[in-house]
Amino acid sequence: MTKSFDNLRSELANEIKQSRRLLGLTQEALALQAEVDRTYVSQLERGIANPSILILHRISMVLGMNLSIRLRGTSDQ
Amino acid sequence: MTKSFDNLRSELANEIKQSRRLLGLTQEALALQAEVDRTYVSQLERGIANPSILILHRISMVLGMNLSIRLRGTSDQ
DNA sequence: ATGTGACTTTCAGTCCGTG
DNA sequence: ACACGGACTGAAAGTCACA
Repeated sequence: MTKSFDNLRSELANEIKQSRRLLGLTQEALALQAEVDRTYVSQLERGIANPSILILHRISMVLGMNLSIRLRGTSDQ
Repeated sequence: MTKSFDNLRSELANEIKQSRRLLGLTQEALALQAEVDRTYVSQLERGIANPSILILHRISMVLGMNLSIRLRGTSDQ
């Protein structure tokens, strides 16, 4: 479990939390619409889960976002 | 399993395959270095797997890429 | 309304092989 | 060198009680 992975995971956690709050949704409301458990949303936002891309996709849909997963060259911005 | 998820998955599959080929790596060599199973790399590149972000992170590291997972507003570029 | 631990179930990911 | 399958194991995902 590298440091760069922990960074990735916590950045993702923050993105979810911020997007959710912008919509004025509770974790529970997000969980209900995304069809995941309320406590799993909590785990995601605390950065302690290792989610699959399917779960992330479902959550991003509810948040009105497109999930973008890219491999970027380290020289890129 | 929505269509937009299938698109996401196959785009990711293509990115991995192309990056790997650019480095002249076989699926097996990539699998060995990323510490994932050779048959799972095959599944990833065929877009029939639902990987966790940890696996994607490990693979992107071997490919010399940064894994970027973002929630983007649908109006964004 | 959220965090957390303990628990069960399901599927991601492995390991064996074949053409 | 890769697609594909079957059987297996550990981790992701789902459930619940409580603070």
